[in-house]
Amino acid sequence: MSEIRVRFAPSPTGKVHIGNIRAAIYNWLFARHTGGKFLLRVEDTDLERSTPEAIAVLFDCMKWLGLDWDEEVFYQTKNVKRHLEVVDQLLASGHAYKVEKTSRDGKTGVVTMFRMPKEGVIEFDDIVKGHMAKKAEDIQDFAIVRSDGSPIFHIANVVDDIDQRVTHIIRGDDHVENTFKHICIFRALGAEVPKYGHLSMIVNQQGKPYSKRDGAAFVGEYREQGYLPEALFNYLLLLGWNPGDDREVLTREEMVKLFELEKVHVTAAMFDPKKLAWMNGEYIKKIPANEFRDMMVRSATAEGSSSRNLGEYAVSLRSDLRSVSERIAWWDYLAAQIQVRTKFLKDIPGAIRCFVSDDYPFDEKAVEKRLKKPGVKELLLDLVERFSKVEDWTAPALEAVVKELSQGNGMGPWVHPIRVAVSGRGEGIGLFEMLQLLGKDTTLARLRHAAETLCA
RNA sequence: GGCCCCAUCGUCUAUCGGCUAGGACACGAGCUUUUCAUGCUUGGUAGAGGAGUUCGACUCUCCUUGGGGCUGCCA
Repeated sequence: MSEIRVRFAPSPTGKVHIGNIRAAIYNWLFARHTGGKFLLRVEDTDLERSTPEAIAVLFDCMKWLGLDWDEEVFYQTKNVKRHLEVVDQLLASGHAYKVEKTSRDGKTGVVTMFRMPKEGVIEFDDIVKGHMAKKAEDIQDFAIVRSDGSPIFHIANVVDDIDQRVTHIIRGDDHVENTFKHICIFRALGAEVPKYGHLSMIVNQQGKPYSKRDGAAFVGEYREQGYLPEALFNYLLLLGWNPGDDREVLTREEMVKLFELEKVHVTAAMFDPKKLAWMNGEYIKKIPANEFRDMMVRSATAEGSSSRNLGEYAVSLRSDLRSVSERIAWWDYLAAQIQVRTKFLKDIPGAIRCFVSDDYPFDEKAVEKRLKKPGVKELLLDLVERFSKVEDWTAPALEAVVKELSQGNGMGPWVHPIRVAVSGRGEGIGLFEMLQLLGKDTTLARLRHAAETLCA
């Protein structure tokens, strides 16, 4: 048994569709599981769209998802000479012939056709779909060279697979019909027919192929929206495969160890953004605390905070924190509060804005609901009074103050206005933790400011 | 139209003839007596329909229905 070799063969268009990248993931996992090679072939025959930029986007997406390939990238356009040599071979052996045809758009020219067998059954055992068979007579002869002399997908694809010594072709379901044709080309050339595995499509809520009309359809969009590559990878893998037990969140090692093409589903899978979002949250929770903290610090500077010395973990609102360790502790505390609440990385800047800058937006609805009510102004000013007497500025001490005010009833009437006054939002981390992080000066200043300018 | 493929909760799925049909997401309720989130407890919802094989069928066979794919000088 020779070495297993699989390939991912996208045509670079500048965007990588999630269905396509799932095929890449399955190929990659199959190769890594079996100890084979995962090859990358760029089918760049569409010169208009296959720009260097588009190819760079493709590489970028693959690297982002950790899909590393073996050997040199194979460019289809560099093999055109071989494609045409093989066509001559087929012409000579009678497996192909030239004929004048008129295309759909009315152009007439001479194309080279592949001659299909006229009888018999073409069959193969698909690793995911099982035994497949089709009568040769049900398949028409098909073009392999255009009238302008350029090779067509069918011949280019097969020749490249022969040249790259591909042993297993794992690709989308939409290629099953082509497979019957391709098998005939392999045979006509006396080449060994590779094994096939056809993957079902990812569909939308209507059961139609998932497209950009249904939401984010390209890898780049998920990246921009703050999805973690591990989460997208894991989710896409689960769409049509499972490890055989109840595990869903898997490490890359587990995936490689457990992945089996035979267990991939035949049925189309519906894309569920909600579950992907959940999965993303799971992966965000798994980020090591110090790593998450550093990500937060970075996004804080991007958000216009006045802290400019990243290395020292500056905390712009807390000049009282003198030592580096105090500041790191401050960030660690904030990070711990934020991490469990984060579903998308892109939400982080908004969530920490009020902690790193006095210039934070106020949510109009929250202001309306919590501050523009009679008595709130007096309530806030009273709190300023009481809080200013607090020496030990910690969450428990601050909570004790409000608890006393509420006299055993709910703390809601105090908590909500305070939250909106100091953070501008109706939601966020625990209120008293929030006040502790902001510090006494900032808290009192913001409460006063809100009472005077925002209340009714 | 022709050919090929498919069919378990709303969704992703487990089940390889014995099922009180399990899990996850989503949804509902409750608790953790400040929001949100996390966490925990808990609830409901599934085998398209019809024949057959069998002691027994979600699992095997056939038909019907429904869905998808392909049917280019696209890939």
